[in-house]
Amino acid sequence: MVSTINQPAEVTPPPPRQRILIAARQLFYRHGIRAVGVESIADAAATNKMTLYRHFGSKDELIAAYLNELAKEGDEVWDALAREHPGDANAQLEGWLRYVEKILTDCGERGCAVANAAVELREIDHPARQIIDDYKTRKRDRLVGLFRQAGYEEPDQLADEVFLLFEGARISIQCCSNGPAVRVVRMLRSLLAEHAPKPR
Amino acid sequence: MVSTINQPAEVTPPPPRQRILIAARQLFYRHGIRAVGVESIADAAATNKMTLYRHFGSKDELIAAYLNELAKEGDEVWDALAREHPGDANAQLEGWLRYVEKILTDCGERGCAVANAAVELREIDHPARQIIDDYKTRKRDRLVGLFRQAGYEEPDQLADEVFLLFEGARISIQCCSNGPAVRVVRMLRSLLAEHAPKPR
DNA sequence: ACTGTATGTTACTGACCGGTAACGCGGTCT
DNA sequence: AGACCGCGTTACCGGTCAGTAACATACAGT
Repeated sequence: MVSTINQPAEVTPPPPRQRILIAARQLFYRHGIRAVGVESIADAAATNKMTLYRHFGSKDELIAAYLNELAKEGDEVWDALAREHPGDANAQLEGWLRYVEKILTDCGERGCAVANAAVELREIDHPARQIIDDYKTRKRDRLVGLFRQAGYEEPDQLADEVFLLFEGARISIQCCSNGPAVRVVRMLRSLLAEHAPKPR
Repeated sequence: MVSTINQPAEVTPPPPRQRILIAARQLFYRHGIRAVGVESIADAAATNKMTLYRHFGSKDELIAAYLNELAKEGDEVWDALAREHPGDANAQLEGWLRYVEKILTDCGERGCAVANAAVELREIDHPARQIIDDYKTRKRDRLVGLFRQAGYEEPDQLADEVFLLFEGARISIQCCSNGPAVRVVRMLRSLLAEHAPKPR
């Protein structure tokens, strides 16, 4: 009873390296980085440990690659918004708010994978730490840029506030059920409304 | 060269159970729960694994006890403030702000141990999860109560905002160096000033 | 002195984990 | 045809970890 309808029947699967990254991503996010062994990642990727180690020299390297991919896709969200609404900072901000809303209402939310990695990887010399730091800094700077571009006054301060509210929402959704996280989008909207540049 | 000055020379050490909790607390906080083995905790407590297992049936039970103690001490902060300034919600809020300031400027900050535990312990049936959830919910409710008592309008909304900002600061201090976390106290103060009840 | 209780000590088990060695297979390029 | 390369398979190593058994010690109350 092999279905030949609706799909090309013999889709060539993505190469092992990509399958491994996909599997690592799901498992790391769901169960935590330290809780997942390399073998289970290889299994989930329909390959084996040797192939995994040929592509990634160690588990730490795999973790770094995992975080690099998360960062790349996170940046891509902003880039896409900039492409969709070129020069329109307000529209980009509105798009970001809708993105935040979608992320936080998707059930099974386990917070920000990057922040969670920062909690799990405490060694100060871990290759992941730089990636994490850069990513979060970039994200905050994006907010500053958009607020400035949109004409908000004190864009730095506003960006800090928005950044921390969002980070707080994503961590607290893992701590308290029915917590304030579900209300953060409303809070963000009213915060922006309060600080909106006067149209004059 | 044994110092006999300045201390009673033969201070009876606290009982093993207490020493274990102290050691677990330091190690769990510094290195993460999953990164610390029970044996190293026993060593740090100047005792051994057997004694540890006589007091705590499993590592998970020890984790639960660890979190219970964190929660107890966290609550104690609020209770102490209520005792110092009975009936004066504004003074209690000011005291809490100073406490927040102290926590965030203490070097070597690794964020909120309770929130970090929530990130590390993803199993939904882990005994720690209920403790975490209750603690964070209690904390948010305390804020609501103080804001209401102090006469702020919309105390729920304000408490949500303050709560998320603080949680965001404590997680982001682990993610980005020189991030917005260091400025959160100023943000909180101006937020309270904005929403302060009109003195009329 | 006797007994119970809390603690220390050593040694062990079974499981798991990160990482590696060696070999085999099937393509592809020349 | 032959060489190479990416991938799969199996088996293994050394280490660590949670948890336990058995025995020794020290001190309490009686």
